[in-house]
Amino acid sequence: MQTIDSDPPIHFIQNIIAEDLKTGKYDGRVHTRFPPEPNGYLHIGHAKSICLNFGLASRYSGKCNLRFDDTNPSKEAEEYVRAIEEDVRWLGFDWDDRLYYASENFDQLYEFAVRLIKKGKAYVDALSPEQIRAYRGTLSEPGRDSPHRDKSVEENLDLFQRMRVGEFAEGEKVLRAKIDMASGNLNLRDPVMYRILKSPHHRTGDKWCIYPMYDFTHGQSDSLERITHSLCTLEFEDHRPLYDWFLNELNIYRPQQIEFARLNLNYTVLSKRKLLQLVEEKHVSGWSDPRMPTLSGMRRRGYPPEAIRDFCERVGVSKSNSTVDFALLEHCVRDNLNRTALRAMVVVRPLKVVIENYPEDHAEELTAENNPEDSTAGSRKIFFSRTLYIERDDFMENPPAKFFRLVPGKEVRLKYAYIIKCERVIKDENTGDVIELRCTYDPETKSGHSHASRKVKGTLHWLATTHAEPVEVRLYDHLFRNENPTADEKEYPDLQSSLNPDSLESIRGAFMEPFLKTAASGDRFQFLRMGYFCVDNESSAPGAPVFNRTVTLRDTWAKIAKKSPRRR
RNA sequence: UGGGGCGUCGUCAAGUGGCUAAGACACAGGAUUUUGAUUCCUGCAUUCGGAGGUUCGAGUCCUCCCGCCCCAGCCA
Repeated sequence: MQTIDSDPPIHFIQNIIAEDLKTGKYDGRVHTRFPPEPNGYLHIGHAKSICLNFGLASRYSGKCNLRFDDTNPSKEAEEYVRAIEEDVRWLGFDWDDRLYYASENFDQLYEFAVRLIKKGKAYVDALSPEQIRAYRGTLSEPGRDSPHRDKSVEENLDLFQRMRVGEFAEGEKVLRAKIDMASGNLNLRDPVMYRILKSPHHRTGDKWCIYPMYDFTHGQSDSLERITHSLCTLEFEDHRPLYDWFLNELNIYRPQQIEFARLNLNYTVLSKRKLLQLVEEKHVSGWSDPRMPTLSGMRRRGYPPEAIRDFCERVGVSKSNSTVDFALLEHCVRDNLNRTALRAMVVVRPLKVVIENYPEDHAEELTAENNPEDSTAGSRKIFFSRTLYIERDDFMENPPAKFFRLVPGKEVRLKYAYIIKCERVIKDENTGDVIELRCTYDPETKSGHSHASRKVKGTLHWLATTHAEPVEVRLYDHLFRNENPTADEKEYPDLQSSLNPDSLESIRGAFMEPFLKTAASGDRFQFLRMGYFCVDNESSAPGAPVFNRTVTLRDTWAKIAKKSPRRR
């Protein structure tokens, strides 16, 4: 179990719990739960709920259960159960032996239903789904009672029993609560409690052909688990009176439901339907595509779980619908990685440089820091030679003002090595493309030497051609081109048109420091001046890592360059 | 036009009638820097959706108005 970092901000739910603790409302207990439906993968929005529920339990020395709300076998699968468990654990939380399934309560729920029938509070309806909808009325008009509403208890008991043994077809009958067809709250207009579903369940197999609705399951499951604070999202606010009605009629333990606003993030979508669509229409490689806001996608992208927890803490908890800036998440990721990631030099788009006054066949050993932010991280050896690679973007023949990288006739420092000067530019005769730079170095400026005090404006990362290994790197960007992918229906009528065509750039011609060959799946690094990268856990092979860019470094130059567009 | 919620800085978000309306991200300047990174300073709401009212005093209380979100699955 993770420990709560520093001082988590206070929010309204904490205030409620603190008050309940003071008044002894639940004998000092705090017991929460995270209740996903196993019909999809967990995303960053779920992370907020997970951190809230597990975090609160941990903070108040309480408990938090993991419960699968698996009441709809036609949509749920074991695959999702496993993925969800893995993601919650990866995020850093542990439910000990408190793993539950709503389906474990099916017998109990059936008994609850029978109890309500006996009290005259539930009845079997034979209306079709269309008729039920018509009878329900509208937002501004009351509904009408079903003609089957006033059958006798005996008849309802008999019918419900026959539903259970499979005498009726799907859709032929349902069990409904008898509440109030004129209620302003639609949830109270005789909601369906049980429906016939002739599909096998991933946990209970063929035992049942009737399944309880979520609304008839969730509140009672919380009750049976003795949950004290049942946290859920805003849209369930109008379901609360219904849950309370069931609990009250059944006369069983009543947890306190508290609603909070779900997380929204710009430049992405967080609805299961849309995420599923991205996967099914193959706009991404799967649920764990590094561009997906799923926890498995973020894990593969290289986001540390600590950073996600930090983010969830920083976004706060309230009741107002809000959209958090993706930049906050990226800030949390950089903040963590800056402290923890080992540095390395990787040239993503290489440009060859020959140091004309450096001896041939000479390789010089230099020292590089593994992490300047961590004095215990140590250092490593890197090699310098007559031919080098530098980043193509670090050279400009006709630079704009304030460009302080390499330019013809000017100097620049190579990190941990020497100051070099660009003497000549060699171009391809046909295309005019720059293909090589001829430079000279100043032997007096070796890194670490006292005469190395001469200052130059720019410092570049580089690799000796003799000590560079080819590598594939994948550069990721936002999956969507606009802040709110679902807002502008005119400009972006469908998901497809709102996708960012440049969200993935795969580069095979990059070079890395040789030690990176042994990097293990999931290892994270800062490639100097390029960003944070993580060894892809799906396409890397032993000795041949593929790197995913987690996030770029903050880039002040890119901002300046963007403001005053210039040719290369 | 029914019911339930929400409106405090570009984005989140504290604030529970009384010192100058926290903090974070973003943004803008500046310092340090062999990563244009990091770090460090500085700036960034005379005003809390609007209008009235109560009060010595209101973002906080009252009234009216405006705007936004959710609900008419045998989904969760």
